This record gives sequence, structure tokens and C-alpha cells, in this order.
Amino acid sequence: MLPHKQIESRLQQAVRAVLPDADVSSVLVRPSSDSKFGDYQSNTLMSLAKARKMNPRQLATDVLSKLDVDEWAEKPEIAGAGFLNFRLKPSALAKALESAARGEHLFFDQAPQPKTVVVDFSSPNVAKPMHVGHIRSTGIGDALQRLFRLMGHHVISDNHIGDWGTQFGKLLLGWKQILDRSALEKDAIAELERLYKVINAECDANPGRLEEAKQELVKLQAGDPGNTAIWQEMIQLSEKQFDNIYGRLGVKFDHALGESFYNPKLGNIVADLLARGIARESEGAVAVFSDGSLPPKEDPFLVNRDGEWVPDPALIRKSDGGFNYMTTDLATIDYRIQTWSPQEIIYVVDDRQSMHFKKLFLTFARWQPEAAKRVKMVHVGFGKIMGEDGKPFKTRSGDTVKLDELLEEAEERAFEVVKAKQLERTESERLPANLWPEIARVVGIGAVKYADLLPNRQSDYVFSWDKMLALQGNTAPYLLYAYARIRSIFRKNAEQASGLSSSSLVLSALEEIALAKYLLNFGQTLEAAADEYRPNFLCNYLYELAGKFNSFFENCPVLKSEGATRESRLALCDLTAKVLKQGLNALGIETLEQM
RNA sequence: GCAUCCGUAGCUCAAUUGGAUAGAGCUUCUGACUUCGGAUCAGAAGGUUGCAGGUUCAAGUCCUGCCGGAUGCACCA
Repeated sequence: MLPHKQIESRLQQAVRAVLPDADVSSVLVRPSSDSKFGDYQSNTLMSLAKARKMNPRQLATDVLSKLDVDEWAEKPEIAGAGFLNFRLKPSALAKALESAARGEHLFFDQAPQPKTVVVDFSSPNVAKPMHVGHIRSTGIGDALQRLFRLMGHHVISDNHIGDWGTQFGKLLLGWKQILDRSALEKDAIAELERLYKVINAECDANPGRLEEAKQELVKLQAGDPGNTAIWQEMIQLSEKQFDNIYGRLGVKFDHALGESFYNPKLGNIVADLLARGIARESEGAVAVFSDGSLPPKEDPFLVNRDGEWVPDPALIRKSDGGFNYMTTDLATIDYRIQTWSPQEIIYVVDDRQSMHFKKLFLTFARWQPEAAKRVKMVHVGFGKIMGEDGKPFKTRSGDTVKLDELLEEAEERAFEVVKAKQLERTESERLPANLWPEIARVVGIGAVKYADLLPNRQSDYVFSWDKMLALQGNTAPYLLYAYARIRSIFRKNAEQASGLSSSSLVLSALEEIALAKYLLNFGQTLEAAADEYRPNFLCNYLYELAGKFNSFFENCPVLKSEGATRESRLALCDLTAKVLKQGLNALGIETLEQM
């Protein structure tokens, strides 16, 4: 167990000894905000004292008298209003690094009680191109599924594809009447998009066309063989696009159960909700209304119009008899609980749908109260991607940016950067030109993903090619460079690339110690990122780690040093590389041995 | 109108959810062994955290009221 975990565990014991009835799970030890306060701090005693109207410094003194952390830390100090500060013993630090160098751990522990977690993300629509809007859901969702897996949880990722719904009426009409076969073969998604746009415009102008489209939809829903065959072909064509993009992004799903999968279950769900009195008919539709259990301000089923709270129900059946996404989402939760019994279901969907998810979760809890108690349902929302003009990110002509074109541009721009840097080097230092495209691919895709994961997910962020591909600052290229630099040491020193032959590490330089201590924080960062569904914690950690490594690298010669110092420094390099690689991998970003 | 999210250095963003002197990068300026990979490092400059109150040992973070922005409010997802 890592030293700060040992300290935390001992501290919890000491608190329990002083306050037998206290909830010690809230007593935490965290890295200090400033090294002058030691390496780790606990501020939780202050809130415990406050809740009991005790003097926090007195409580700290009492706890301290019961606390034995001699094995890992110097004598703890009480500071300020009641902070407990811990300074790590050099022996404890060395021991933690030695066990990591022996391959016993990489500064994190697996979750003691693994959860089953369903992660729902990406959710593209059939017959439409994937666009920038899909980066965030796909990138954050993939990072979360990787993070949870790394922590030892059982993850089920599910891509809830939009393969059913009213858009197919228009698409079927377009397919039958204005399809251009050669265009379909050339670029299927572009042609399907064209069909939809043309028919959609016609429907807006002409109610007759809209009726025709509706009839096609009714036929599809009734199982008409011709329309079903066309629908299936559209899905197949779309799947090619999805596979291509997910392949480029390195994103994998355990399941891709689209909306159509749930279609046969929807009628029964509506009937059941009606029978239980949870839903009722209204204006020809079937809807779920407020049950009055929440104050109006917090009730998502109410909205204030001109000073009066009026119903804002969740529709589960339209007045034309069709179902909508609320119905499908209820069926989806039901299916997931029945099939996988998860403790947690996470939806990575943009923030505009937060109201929908509030209604969805509350409706499900009313429908299946017992099942709802056993599963935590979370909407992990995120903000928009803006252009550098501060408006939503669009192409120069004002269209939405397509994801495949964006990835293409990322690789092209990265290639220009790679090429420029290679040409700056002498010929002997330059990498063969046939390696450049692969380097550009990893840098370009990594840069897009990293730039998207770095901002706090709830805020909008400005998309900037120059910033994400910048070679300095908090970017993917900076991190990849730090990794490649380390790997280069081991190419020159292949015989010592793994393990530590002597038994103990020596750490003396300030930069060595700072780097070593920071490595120990990897696990807490992973836990915080997973607990809060915020991959950006990990981004910032890796950036700091790379910075500390670069600082160490400038000041502490590795290959030119000798004996135990040399071995210790090699071990530090190796561990830093492993943490960088593992961390970037958890973000879905590949690494390069040279660049 | 009501609800949700947001407002932090000239710009782009952090701040481990109430902790100690609000941190990075870009930009500007200064410096680093003829470089274990200079796509690097060290330093300087840059702040009344939109405004005004409140809560407490402690507020960028919580509460109230304003100002400004984004989003959502019945059959699209």
C-alpha cells in the first residue's frame, strides 16, 4: 500500500479512537497544495470538529496523540486552524518507488469493490455524418470507460445509435424518388444527407409531401419488407462510416444496441405506465406529469410561465401513436438493469439534455422504485465547442464540421509540424521520412482528443488548431515528446531498460525528489478523475508530471552519472515513462517511441 | 417569464468540490555546459476571481440580489 494510503488508514483509526461515533470515511489525506506545508495534508478534522462544536486544534491534538505514522512520515504537525501536515520519510518514498520498479504496482490500487458500470456515449445517427459535436461525447465517454476499466471495474460500453425514428420517413421517400446510385457508391453518407435535406425542405413547404413521408414511416413501422430492406441498407452504409471513424479514434464498444432494438418493447411500457397511474392521456398524447413530491422550483415536470407553475410533462407516446426518445430511454434503462445489473449507468451527453435526463431518471424511479434504488444514474454533461470567433464551431462556409474531415485535417496539420521539426535536425538525427505519417497520425489524433479532454467538461471551449498542436504548453505534443525523450535514453542503454538491479534507490537532487513524490500521486488522480467523471484531472496531472520530468532531465544527468545514482535515475525515468504511457492510454491517446 | 450552466491575467484555460500566498500556457523581456533529444529548462512581468451584500476559523467555490453570455421549456433526438 502506498504511504499516503497507510497514513490515511492510520489517521482514520486515530479519529475513531477519539470520536467513536464519527464517520471516518470522510477523513482523507491529500497531496499538499504547497510543499512548505509538507507532502500530504488532512483538513477533514476541521469539519468534524465544526459539526461537533469542538475546538479543531484541540481535536487535532487529541487525534495526534493516538496517531502512529512513524513508519512513513516525520512527526505530523498541526497548522493553521487545524490542518494536519505530513512530511514523507525518504525511506518510505524510496520503498514505494522500489516496489514500483519491481513491477508490483504503478502507484495505484484496483478498486477494492469493483462495480458494474454501463457507459452510454457517442450515439451517432444513421444516415447522417458524424460531426464535431460527436467528439466530446465520444472522447469523454471513451476516457471514462478506459479509466473505470483501469481501476478494476466491470465496464459495459454501449453505443445507443439513432437508427429509428421519424427521420426515416423522409429518408425512405428520398431513397425511392431521388436517389443517385452513383453518388451513393461514391460517398453514401453525403448522398443520404442530401436526400434528407431535399425532402425535409419539400416537407416544410408542402404538407402533402410531409404526409407522403409519414406514410413511408408507417409502412416501415408496420414491417413492410421493401422499406425494411432499404432501412437496413442505410444502417449498413452508416456502420461503415462509424467503423471507419471509431477505428481512427481507437474507440471500441461492447455493444451498439440502437433505438430500433427497443422498439418492440415500447408499447408494453406505455401500457404499464398507464396502468400504474404514472402516465395519463393529455391532448391526444400519453404523458408523465409531476407527482408533486418536489418543490416547484426543483420539479422538472413543472415550468413557470408568467409567474405561474404549469405542467411540463414528459411525453412517452405522441398523439399520432408513435413513440419518442423518452420511451426508448426508459426501455433502455429497463433492459440494461435486467441484463447486466449495473450499480451505475453513465450517460455522456451534452448539457442541453440535462432536463431530459432529470425527467427520465425520475420517471424510471416512479416506474421501478426498487430497481432504481440499486443503480446510480448519472448524466455526465458537457459544453459546446466554439470557433475562435466565439460562436459555435463551423466551417468557413457555415456548415457543421464533419468528424472525418476534422481528423484528416488534424493529421495533415500534424504532418506539417513533424516535417518542419525533422527538417530542422541534422541528417544523422533525423528520423526516416517513411515514419513521419505515422508520427503525424498519433500526434494529430492525440492532439484533438487531448484538447477536448483538457477543459473542465461543463464549460464551452474554443477550438484552436494552433493551440492543440502547439509544441509547448499543456498539449498532446508536449506530453508525447516527454515520453519519447525518456524512451530514447533506454534505446541508448538497452541492457538496463528494465528493473532495478541493486536493492535501494538513492534520491538526493531536489528535482529527483519532486518527481518521485509526484509519481506517488498518480493513483489519487485516477480515483478523482473516475469519481468525478472528469478526465481533465488526469490531463493536468500528466502535464505536471511531464514538466517535473523535464526539469529533472535538465538538471540531473542520467547516463553520465554513475553507480547507485545512475540506477536510481534510470528507474525514475522508467517509472515516469510507464505512468505517462498508462495515463495517456487511459485518455485514449497513443504514445510514440520516437518523434 | 422561469429553470440550468457559465463569467478567473490582454488571449486560451486550471484550481482535486469550503482550505493556507488563485496556478499554467500563449504574448513581452532576460538567461541556460558546443544539448543523456533545445518539440527542453530557469527567471521576470501580468489579478479587487462580473458587481453588491451575506454565511464562518476559512469563499473563485455556498446563500441572496443585480449585470452580462449560452442553453432548455408538449409530441425531433
